[in-house]
Amino acid sequence: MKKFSDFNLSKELEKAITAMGFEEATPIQAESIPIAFTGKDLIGQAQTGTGKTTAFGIPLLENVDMSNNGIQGIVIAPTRELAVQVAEELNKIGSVKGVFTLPIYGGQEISRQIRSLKKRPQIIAATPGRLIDHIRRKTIKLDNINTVVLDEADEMLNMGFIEDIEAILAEITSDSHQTLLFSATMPPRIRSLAERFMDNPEYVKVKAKEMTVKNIDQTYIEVRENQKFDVLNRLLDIQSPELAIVFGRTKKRVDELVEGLKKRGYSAEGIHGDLSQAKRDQVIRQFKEQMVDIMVATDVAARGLDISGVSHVYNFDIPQDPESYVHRIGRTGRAGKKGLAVTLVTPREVNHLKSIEQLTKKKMVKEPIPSYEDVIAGHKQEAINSLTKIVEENSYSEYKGIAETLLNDVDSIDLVAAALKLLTKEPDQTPVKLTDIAPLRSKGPRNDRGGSRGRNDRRRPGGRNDRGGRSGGDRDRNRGERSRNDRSRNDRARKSKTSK
DNA sequence: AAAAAAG
Repeated sequence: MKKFSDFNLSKELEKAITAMGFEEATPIQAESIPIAFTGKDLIGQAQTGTGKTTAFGIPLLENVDMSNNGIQGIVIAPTRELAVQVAEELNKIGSVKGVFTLPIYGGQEISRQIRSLKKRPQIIAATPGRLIDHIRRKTIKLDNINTVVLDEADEMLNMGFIEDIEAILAEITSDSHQTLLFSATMPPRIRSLAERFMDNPEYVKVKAKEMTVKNIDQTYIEVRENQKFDVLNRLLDIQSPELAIVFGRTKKRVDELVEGLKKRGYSAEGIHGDLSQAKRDQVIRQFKEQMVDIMVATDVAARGLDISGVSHVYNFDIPQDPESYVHRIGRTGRAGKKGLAVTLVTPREVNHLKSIEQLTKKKMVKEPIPSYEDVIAGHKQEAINSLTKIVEENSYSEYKGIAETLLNDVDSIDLVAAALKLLTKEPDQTPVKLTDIAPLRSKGPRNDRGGSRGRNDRRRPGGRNDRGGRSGGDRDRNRGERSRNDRSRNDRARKSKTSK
């Protein structure tokens, strides 16, 4: 086990790291920090939650020359929240040295950012679009850059930012600078980017075993689409998570879930890309401060967000992309704590679940749909917990006199039982209907024929056989016959085309 | 197909 004290850090950084309570380095930190200190370019293959930010943050901050007041370090991240988080982390580690990191991202008033830039940050943590905007306006100059970090490079590729990244890297005019690239996977496009813009990089990989999510219990529940919301409510009641993230597959879905959860009395807020940046920032803040217990999110919050105390992740919708599953559940079980991830799966999605299991190399445990009785039991347990907690806190001296008088007339067991009954929540049955069901369904013109559509969907995996059928259909058409059968075959053929 | 990011 490597410790931070083994790295020969500058006094300032050592002090900050100790103050943050860091002692032992994670594997990615242990491997990449010494290499980065030699000044070489570095590719680190590691997922989020492995301590990546500190792994690149330490060399980045050490490289800052306090006598130079230009921007010397730049971190590029795929989402705005990530840029903010990286900046916060760097400000913590760099505080003693006096290094100022400014987050730069879209959706925020640009004039305000330009004003902040006048405070001369040494490091910028940015999303690609807004960074390019500033470079064009010449409000950010790249001629003093000595360290460039590409965070979550593969995700930036997936999101179509690769051209932006190339444009930014091409703008960096300082003769010699160090480039650190971090990515969970290494697709060819990222390799070629590295070849073009990096100088003989060293390659560091955190083994798959260390990136898996060992302190997260993973379960799934098979449910019908229209049961999902009630099942989620039951789970929330039974498990009463400290902080939970609920992932939905669309922005509309997230809005509806928030509305439904609020109707049922939960403290929930949503986050997705169509909300104003001010709202997004606010939700993250409230959730971090535990003013809000449940954050409902699209995959915007799947990656990298490090919020301590997230005890539960609920996949209200199974993620389409198995990679995304790993990232989503990685929001819990952080910093050595236990986490629980529950995925709701409709019967037709069970195969998809298996493909996720292949990636994680871990079987999810199937749980039954929790019963109404389980909910009642959960509520009772919660009442007991809150009562005993108050007893432990011993903060009720003003009631003791009344209690004694009461006990003269009422049996003590009756009294405690009554108190528990009073404390036990009634399960909320407010009707909530989600309209955004939008399963993977054909967009054929005859959407009203629900029954046959379902059948076709189930057959879709055998689509290859249908192709043979279609040539038969073609022959029929040549004969000028348009039977009902023919039409449905046609639908299927169209579908197998679109599914490619 | 959806999500993310520049207005």
